[in-house]
Amino acid sequence: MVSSLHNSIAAKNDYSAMNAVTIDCVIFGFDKGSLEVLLVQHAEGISKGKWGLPGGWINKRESTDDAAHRLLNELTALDQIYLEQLKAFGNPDRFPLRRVITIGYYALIKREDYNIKAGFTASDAKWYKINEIPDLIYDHNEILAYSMKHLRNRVRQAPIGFELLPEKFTLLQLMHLYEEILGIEMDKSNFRRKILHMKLLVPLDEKQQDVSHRAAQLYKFDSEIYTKLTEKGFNFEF
Amino acid sequence: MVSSLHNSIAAKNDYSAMNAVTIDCVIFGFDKGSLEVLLVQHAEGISKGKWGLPGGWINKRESTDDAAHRLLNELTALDQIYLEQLKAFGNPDRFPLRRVITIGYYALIKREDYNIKAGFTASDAKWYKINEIPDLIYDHNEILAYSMKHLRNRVRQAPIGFELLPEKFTLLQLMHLYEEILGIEMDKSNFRRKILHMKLLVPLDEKQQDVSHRAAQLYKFDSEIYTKLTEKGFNFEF
DNA sequence: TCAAAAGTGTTGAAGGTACACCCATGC
DNA sequence: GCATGGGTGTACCTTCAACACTTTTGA
Repeated sequence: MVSSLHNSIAAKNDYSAMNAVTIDCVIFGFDKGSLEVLLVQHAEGISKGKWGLPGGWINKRESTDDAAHRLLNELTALDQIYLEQLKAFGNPDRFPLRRVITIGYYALIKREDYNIKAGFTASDAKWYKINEIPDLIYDHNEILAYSMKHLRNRVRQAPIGFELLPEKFTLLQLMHLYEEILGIEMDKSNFRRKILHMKLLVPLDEKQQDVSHRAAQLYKFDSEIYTKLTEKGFNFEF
Repeated sequence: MVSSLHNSIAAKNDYSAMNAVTIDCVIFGFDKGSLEVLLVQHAEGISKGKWGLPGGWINKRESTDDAAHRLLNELTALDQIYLEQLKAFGNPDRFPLRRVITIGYYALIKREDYNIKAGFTASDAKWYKINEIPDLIYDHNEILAYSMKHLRNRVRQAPIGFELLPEKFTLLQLMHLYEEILGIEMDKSNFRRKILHMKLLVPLDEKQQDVSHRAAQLYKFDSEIYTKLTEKGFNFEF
């Protein structure tokens, strides 16, 4: 019975979405010292008007990773995004109408690169500060909480924080990002020493412009050195 | 179309397995200094005779976590097992006959508690040393490799290694477990100091019996202290 | 000249590494 | 008495946390 059921789906359309599994994406951004998440407002169905994580169906011939990239690109028009699977969320009653398992992904994007896609307006898609998240549809608050926990762990293992910053940044910006994600205060002197000691940052021939205080050195992230360090294994505790 | 398809499934049997998602479990054990994985031999279908990870279907009314526990219990007759989701594996061609996504889980069990379930014999279910794994069905080698990587990371963050050892163990046994999982050599003197300093171990009024060398102190793991430490946050680097 | 952030220097405490060495037990 | 693993002690070195201090810049 199971395989004849399958055949009827496959016969209909090889590219049709699978009907029991969805993708949901937690998209993090960092703006003016705050960690934010991109939420979308549902326009139809039982959840009309409520906010939730952007997501969608998986096509028959694409991997779940590809599906997540496609959905993200449809929403933000961004390519080459840092994207990783969180895990599958499979409570039997998470979706009220029928049994649907969702696979959670989380993405880190540079806010300077981001533009809301044509088709979305400010009323459909909006950045929410991480501690001002409203009630979301289904189990999306749970998915978001899990991704927050995961981000806090990940950020201590690998320098993924850079994915949230512009190409050029100052050491203090980087430190404030870590403070915001981890929810702790840091000592700038110790942070400088530690991060510079890792040799992952390349100082640029540029300084901050138009600030009402001493202009800070700008740095960029050196992904070549990162790759070498990753092979040897390193850790990133703060 | 999607929802009418769904209704026909639900009408048939509320407890029927979902047909597009499976569970696969990587079950780790530790025996005589070697890290091992429990594999099962497939008795029918296109993969007859080949070895693979134990797994199965998800019932309509159980969560994916519950499904994993049920499958594990059916295989090993063990309850109360350390079990965690790895992630979903969703390549479109991972299963040759049709599109099936699988959710990987990994479990750590105490070999002393384990008995192969009635219905399974030594030829159906077998422990394989971690570096003697044969070619497995589908993408199971990939799932196993991923779980190995995950275990190496996890073991550095939390004392889950204890799940693989008997109730009572010696410090050297514990150290050898870490050495085996992480693939490194350690200094016993430094290991002792470090692990005892964490206060996670409780010395028992017992020593090893019948060994041809000085009998070692036996310890047990104190889960109460672990809980307290977890709340405060601690790390477990070696 | 003041406020604000950039950036430097120092010190004591804690923890890690690498060893050398002694202890108990069975064969 | 010797092989084997259990267990202790220590000296050196690195890293970390805390905090005081100096520098640069715009308003």
